[in-house]
Amino acid sequence: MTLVVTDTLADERVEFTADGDVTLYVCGLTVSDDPHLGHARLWFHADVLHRWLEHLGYDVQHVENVTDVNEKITARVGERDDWTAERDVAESFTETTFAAMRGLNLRRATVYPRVTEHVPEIIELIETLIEKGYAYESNGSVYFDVTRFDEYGSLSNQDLEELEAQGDPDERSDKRNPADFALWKAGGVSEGAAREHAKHDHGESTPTGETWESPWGEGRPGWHIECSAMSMTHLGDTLDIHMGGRDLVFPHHENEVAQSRAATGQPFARHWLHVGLLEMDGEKMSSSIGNFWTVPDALEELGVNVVRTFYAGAAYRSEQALTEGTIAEAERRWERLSRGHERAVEALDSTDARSKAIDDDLRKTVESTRADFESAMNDDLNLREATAALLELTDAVNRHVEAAATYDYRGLRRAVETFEELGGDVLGLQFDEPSDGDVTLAGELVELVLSVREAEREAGNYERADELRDALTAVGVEVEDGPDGATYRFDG
RNA sequence: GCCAAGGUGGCAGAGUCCGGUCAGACGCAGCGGCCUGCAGAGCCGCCCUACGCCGGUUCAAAUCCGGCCCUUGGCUCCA
Repeated sequence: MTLVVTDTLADERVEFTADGDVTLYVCGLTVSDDPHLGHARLWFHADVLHRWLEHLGYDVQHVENVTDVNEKITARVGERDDWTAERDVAESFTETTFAAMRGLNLRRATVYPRVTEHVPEIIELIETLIEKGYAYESNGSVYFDVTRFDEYGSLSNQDLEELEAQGDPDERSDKRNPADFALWKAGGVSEGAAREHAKHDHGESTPTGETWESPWGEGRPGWHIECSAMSMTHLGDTLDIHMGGRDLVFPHHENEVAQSRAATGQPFARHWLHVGLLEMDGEKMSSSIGNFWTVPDALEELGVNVVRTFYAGAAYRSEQALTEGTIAEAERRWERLSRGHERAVEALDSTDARSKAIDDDLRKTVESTRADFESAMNDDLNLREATAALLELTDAVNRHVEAAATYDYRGLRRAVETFEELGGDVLGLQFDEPSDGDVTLAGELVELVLSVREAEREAGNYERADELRDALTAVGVEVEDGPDGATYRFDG
C-alpha cells in the first residue's frame, strides 16, 4: 500500500513514490514574533509526515527555512534594549521558536537555513535569471518578469490578465508589469514599509535593516527568492515535497515555482502539500489580527500531548477551528489514549509472562488497529481516523482489564507496543511511565494521606474521607477508588 | 471582481479521488443500566433519523455534471 497525498499542483490526490530518499522543504518561519498555534499546525503536520515517511522506510532530508530578513523584524528594533539591529531581533525570536519546536516534540529538520547565511546563493540565482532573460534590473532593484514565464499562475490557477499589482506600492513605478515581483530590493527597508509594520515609535531614526552588496548596489533580497535559493542549495533543483500554509499558495509559492523553474528548467517540487489554516473566532489565527495563542502559552496550559492530539483531530488539508469545545475534545481524547496505554502497561507488569490466558477480542483489535492505522495514514494522512484506531485499541484494553480473570500477557504486550510505535513514534505522543513504583517523597506522602483516608472510610467517616480527597485534588493529585484500593495520579 | 479551499448530526469532524457495502466513523455532549458509601475512571445499551439550495445523469448520488447561495483564505505582510 502506498501513500496518497493531495497535491495542489496536480490538483488531485496522487500516489507518492520516491526512491529511498525523500526531500522535504517546509516553508517557513519568519522570526518576527512569538510563534503561535497557527504556525505550529504546519510544523506538526510536517513532523508527522516526516515520521510517517520514515516509518515507510524512507530517508528524509527535511529543510525548514528561517526568514531572518524581513520588514517586520526591522520594525521591532529598539523594542528591547538589546535589540539594536535586525539580527538581534531575529536571533531572539529564532531561539524562542526553536524552544517552542522542542516543546512540541518535533523531529529536528536536517537543516534550518537562514536568509542571512545565503545571500551569495540568492545573488547568484538572480544573476542566472537576468542572464536567461527572466528578470531585469531597474533603479537598483531586480524584478521577475512574469510575462516571460509561460506557466506563471499554474500552481494557483491565476490568470495573468486578472492579476493586480504585487508588492509595495512605492516600487510599482519601477516595474514593467504590475504583477512582476521583486527579487532584489534596492537600499534598506523603504520608509513606507517601515511605517506600515512599525509597532514602536522610533522617532527620527527609523531602522532600515541590514543591506548587502550586490551587482546592482546595496540592497536586500526579496521575499520569495530565498526559498528557491535555499531549497536548491540544500536539496537540489527538484524537491519531492514542498509544504506550507494554504495562505502562501499565491503569491509566495507561485513565485517560487516561477523563479526556480525559470532558472533550472527543471520541475521545482514534485508535490505541493498545503496545510489548512487554524481558525479562531471565525477567522485565521494570525499575529497581525491578534487572535493568537502562543506555543509556549499553549504548551504551558495544555501540554504537548493535548496540543498534538488536537492537531491530529483534523486533516492537514482542511481548516481547523480552535475553540473551547475543540480543545476540550482533544483533552478528552488524549486522556482516553494515555489511560488506555497506562492500564495496558500496569496490567502487563502484573502479569506472568507464562500466563496462558488469551483474549481474542484484544488480540484481534491489536491487529485491526495496526491495519486501520496504516491505511488511514496512507490515505492522505488521515490522522483523525488513525487516532480513532488507537481509541479502538483503548476500548479493547479497557474491556480486557475490566473483564478478564487472568490477563493475556502477549495480547497486552502487543497492545503496549502498538500504542508506543503508532501513537508514540508516529503521532509523536509521549506516553509517560505509569506513576506507580515511583518512590518519590511526594508519592510517599500521597500514599500516607490515602492510608489515613482509607481508615476513615472503613470507619464510615465519609465526610472526612472526602475532605482528604478534595485536599489532594486541590494540589493536583487525582484520586480514584478501585477494587484494590485507591490509586492516584499527578494531574498534568 | 478574479483564484482557491470548504458548507455533513446538539458540537466537532471523517467519508467525496474509484456512485451501491454510507449516512449515525472516532470523540464530545444527552439518556438508561452496571460498578461505587459518594465521586472519578471504566463497561454495556439507547437516543438524536445531519450530507447548503435547485436542477441533471443513473437502476442507484454525500460522492459525478451544471447553476445558485453562504463561509474562510489569497490577490498588501502572512504557516
